[in-house]
Amino acid sequence: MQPEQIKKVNIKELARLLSLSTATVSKALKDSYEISEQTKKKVQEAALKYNYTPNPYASSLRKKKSKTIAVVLPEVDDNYFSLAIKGIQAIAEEKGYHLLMYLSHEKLSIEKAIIDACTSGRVDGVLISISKESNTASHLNQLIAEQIPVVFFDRAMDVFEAPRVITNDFESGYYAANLLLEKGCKKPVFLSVSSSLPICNLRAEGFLKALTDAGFKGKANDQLIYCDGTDAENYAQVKKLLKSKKRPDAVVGSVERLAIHAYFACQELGLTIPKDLKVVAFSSLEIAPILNPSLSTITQPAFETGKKAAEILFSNIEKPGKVKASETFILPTAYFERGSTL
Amino acid sequence: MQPEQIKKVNIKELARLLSLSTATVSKALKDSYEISEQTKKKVQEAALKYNYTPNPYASSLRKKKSKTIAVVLPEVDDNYFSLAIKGIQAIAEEKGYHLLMYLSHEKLSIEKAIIDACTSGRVDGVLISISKESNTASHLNQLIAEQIPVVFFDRAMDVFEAPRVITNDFESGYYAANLLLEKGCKKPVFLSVSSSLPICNLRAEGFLKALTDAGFKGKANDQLIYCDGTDAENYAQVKKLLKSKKRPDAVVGSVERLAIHAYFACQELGLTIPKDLKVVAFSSLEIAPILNPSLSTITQPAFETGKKAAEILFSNIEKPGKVKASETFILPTAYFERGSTL
DNA sequence: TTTATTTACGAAACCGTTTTCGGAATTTGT
DNA sequence: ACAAATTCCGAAAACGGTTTCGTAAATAAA
Repeated sequence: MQPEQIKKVNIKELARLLSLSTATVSKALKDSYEISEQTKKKVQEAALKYNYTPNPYASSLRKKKSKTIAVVLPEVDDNYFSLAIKGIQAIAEEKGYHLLMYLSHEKLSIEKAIIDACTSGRVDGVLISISKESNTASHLNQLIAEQIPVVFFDRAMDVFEAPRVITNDFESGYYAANLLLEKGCKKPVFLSVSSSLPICNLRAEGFLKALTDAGFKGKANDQLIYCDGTDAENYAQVKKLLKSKKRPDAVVGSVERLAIHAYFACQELGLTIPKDLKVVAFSSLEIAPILNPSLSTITQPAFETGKKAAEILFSNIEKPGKVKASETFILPTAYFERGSTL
Repeated sequence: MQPEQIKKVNIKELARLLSLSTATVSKALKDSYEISEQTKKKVQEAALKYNYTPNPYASSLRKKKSKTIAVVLPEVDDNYFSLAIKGIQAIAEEKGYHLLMYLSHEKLSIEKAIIDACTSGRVDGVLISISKESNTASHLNQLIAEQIPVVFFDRAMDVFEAPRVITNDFESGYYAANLLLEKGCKKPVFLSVSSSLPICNLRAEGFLKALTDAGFKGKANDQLIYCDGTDAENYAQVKKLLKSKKRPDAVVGSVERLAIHAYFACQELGLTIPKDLKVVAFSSLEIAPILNPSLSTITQPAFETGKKAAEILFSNIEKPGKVKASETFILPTAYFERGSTL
């Protein structure tokens, strides 16, 4: 095969081929009123023929718009986050934006580096679900300094003002606890994935409130356990808990993974769900119904959360300040009672 | 709060502040030998102080390198793909590259548009897992025309020469069938997600070969069913199959989702796995052991596939032609026999 | 017919970097 | 002391577009 010398044409060469100026070509391609219909047609045909595609970065440089947004999240191999991304992507695609994906791996240091990379024009906006370690917002201030809109989804930060879309976490936690209490549980425990994430804390607070309302007197640190280590550490911790003499008779997983840990631990320890342990999880796992036993979930609208967050972001990109930084969007969760709480 | 006028400094202003030229500043920042240690230090300190970050697109434009790669895949809310992305991201992060994520939603037309967006300098390389509809490679030719390295992962294209990393699909299909035959299955069926994807076809061929070797005489189209519609359509199809009078006594899901469909269908139809139907799936589902019943899987090394593909891509970005287009990397699958085939 | 207006295009500046190349100042060699 | 080499820096030209602004020609208004 002949190595085709398809010299990529840029606007300059295209202009030369047409005996026009680059200015005219540029304007013709974006259907400017300054150009006659006749030349517009010629230019557009030639562009097609020579397969001209404008260099996006040259264009970004001049227009100071990148048509790109960043989504930064802790992990991607997670049911919730991959659904959220899907929602974000749906809107981005609709708007013709490109999507840069970054993972913080739950590290603040990495998150900082990521935000750094988002500045200086790389992106027009940022969607972020913060890491467990993110207790300071200093890195995010760079973004407001450069007027780059930010929207939180799921994991937001209290100390930084930006629109956020979350779920009714307190109520959901309250609901989960009550459900377990109704089933006669005496020692329910909330497995929190973080002591710093507001979303987790709200869920935990709701849970504890329900216990208090029901007259429980136990110490909070018996009812609330932080599993904020690595996956392996968390699993070990859950397993240890279920093996200890103060084994709970029910757990609420603040995230899907913790509930899964409980399932595996029970399997390994020979405990039976729901007889020995009832389980509820904040989760959007589609296959919850076919787990053994089927898992009761407080289902978060992951896809919709992503969509909504993206919509807000674009709204603020197109019209800065349209959605106020103080606004919070609460999407409702849904409760599905299944085999793990029978 | 005072609206801080943090005027973002660019290299020009930084140079002015230092009474130096932009050339000197630029060189100082990248530790050029042309600049004295003294000025280097001054410049670097000033850059830090004024929080200077080079505009990435200006830099890309001049250097003709974007430090960005694209990963294009059919869907993201899929266990396999999200793990693959994780692997890709790990390498990209290590190399200091940015990751543009695109979804084709199994549409060739969208895939074409995506590839189009990847040209003209937007990315330095492309990792792709093609859509079900992708039966032509014309869109990918644009990439070779612009010398943009491409690497396939998982779903490769026969008619386009690029390095690919896949699994030992034929053998795995063969293995899956044999396992079912050993269990005494008389009517095993392969559920293929596509009639065009080589990866699927290989798995199917291995499966059929095992049947032939075992002396099966049935028509291939009774043993091989294409579920290449939407999710809902596929589910309906699987359900219909399991309800029909020629209901199979075992199915092999060419992808995770099809096996999940079978689980749900059985649940709805009152069929019991593995008694009424045995199930094996090509899958990398971590929670396969806690399904009801636990799912026998041919586990694909999703994470490693992503990593390997990314490594090859960077190898070809850094040294064009390093990995030949004809090379195929085969990563081994692992078989886990669980409750669904007992 | 003269003047005012509109139409259609091009020259050139600009976006923020990087890189080449030239040259002044300093150091080294003899 | 003078030539040669080295060190260190800046002017200017890219990179590939977009946008402003000026203007010649065509048309409309008087």
